[in-house]
Amino acid sequence: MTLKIYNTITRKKEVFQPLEDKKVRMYVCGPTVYNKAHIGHAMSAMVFDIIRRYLEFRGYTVHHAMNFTDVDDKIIHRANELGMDPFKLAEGYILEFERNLEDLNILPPTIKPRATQEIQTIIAMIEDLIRAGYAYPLNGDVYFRVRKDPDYGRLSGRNLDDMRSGARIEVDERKEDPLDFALWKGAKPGEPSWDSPWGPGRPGWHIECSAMNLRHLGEQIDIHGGGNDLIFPHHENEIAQTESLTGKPFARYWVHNGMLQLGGEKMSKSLGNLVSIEEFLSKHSADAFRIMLLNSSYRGPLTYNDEIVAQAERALERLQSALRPALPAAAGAPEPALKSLQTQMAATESGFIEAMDDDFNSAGALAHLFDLVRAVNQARAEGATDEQLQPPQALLRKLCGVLGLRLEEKTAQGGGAAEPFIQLLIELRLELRKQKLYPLSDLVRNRLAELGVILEDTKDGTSWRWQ
RNA sequence: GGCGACGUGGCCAAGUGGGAAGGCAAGGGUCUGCAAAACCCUGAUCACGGGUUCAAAUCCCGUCGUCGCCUCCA
Repeated sequence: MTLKIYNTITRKKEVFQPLEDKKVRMYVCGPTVYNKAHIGHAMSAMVFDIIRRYLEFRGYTVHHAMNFTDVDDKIIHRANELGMDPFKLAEGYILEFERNLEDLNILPPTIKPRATQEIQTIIAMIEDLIRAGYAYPLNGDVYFRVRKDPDYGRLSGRNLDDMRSGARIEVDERKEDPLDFALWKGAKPGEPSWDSPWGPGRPGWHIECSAMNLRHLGEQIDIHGGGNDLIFPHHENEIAQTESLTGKPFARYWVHNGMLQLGGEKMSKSLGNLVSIEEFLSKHSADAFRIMLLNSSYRGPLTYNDEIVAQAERALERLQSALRPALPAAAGAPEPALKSLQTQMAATESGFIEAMDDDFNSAGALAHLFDLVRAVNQARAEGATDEQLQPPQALLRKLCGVLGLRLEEKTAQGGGAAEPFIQLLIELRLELRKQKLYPLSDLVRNRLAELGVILEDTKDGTSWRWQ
């Protein structure tokens, strides 16, 4: 079995073969921190979290870098609006985003570089690019010379002349070509800046990623990821900068996630149709968000609305249903039932791997997990004991863990202090039922339900769980 | 206008040449005092029109529709 990944640059699924055996260098573009992060950012981070977890499951060591763009026009504007120091503003949003990721059960990247911490690398790269003729200074700015790069446009499937005719580009007459992009931006009065051979200024957007990759992961990496809105111009420009300098292919696999849609449009800061991560998590669980993603292809657009979230939450409950304990009077499942449970376990694990190996087909992988859920529930209904249910339940937990699902049981806010009293009420209700005082026994059940305790009667007794 | 992706049952969605997965919702049944859960059962001319093939959801051409990028964007 081999892992295949869809590569944006070739537009094909390719067998995954990292530069170094069993070691993966992965760089994912993180956010520009000038505002609260929304669930579109969460989607991108989570997609690559799933990819990372699966690679680790398949035996790779993953060096995972995610950057923060912590200096740029929008940060400066916003800081000015608020009368704040731009670096403080950025720092605050970085810390908030890191908390968001933790709440979403997204593993922290191995390294989290920031643009402002790479200034020396950036300046050195720009100097080299100028020396090699790929860049030119202009009144305190430095621009990349796209015409000098014959491969420019390869990732996004464009060519310079097509773009020129139709593009709505603000023409800066001083630039050699309208598509030349800034490597270094000279500072206007009052803007944060660093000294450079071209005067005080700050890095352009694209160069920071090239610099961070070069410094932290090396000249070549295995996976470069981000949202598909970054393909052009951001990733195209990264390739131009890095490859012009190193003469080597930059990333082996370009991986892009689709956009989260809200109200039929891409969720984005500029459109204002946002749901913040905080807002989502105040109403729903991290697992529900993850199920939503897992149930569709990471490359396609994902529609977000209340119905989709509700479906994800129900699907999550179904996964959890398999983890419930044996029936109170379980006497052991018959041999054929145990046999088919065994068979399903093997089928689930191989099906899961086969699906995930096919460009992280998580929806297919989930389907196999649901097959296991059914098998476990069947076995339980046929009287399987906790001991008999343990191996398939452990497998389910393991594979869900690979996808980053926690499957936490809901528990009471105040710990287990309420449990003896719940048991007491259950005993009391049992007496009421024996005496056929059903209105009273139903009252107990209904009132407990209002408090978040679900009672379920079976032939052999009553079980309960937190809702 | 240029480049690209997509259109599968009420909803989400896998499947890219030969049996149309899975989840949600719905209906019926088992169990139950009732309920819930679980279990069993039920459903698709794969956007439309041509073509290639013994065989097409899957390949080719066209039409319609949705979305993304081409400007900051995950």
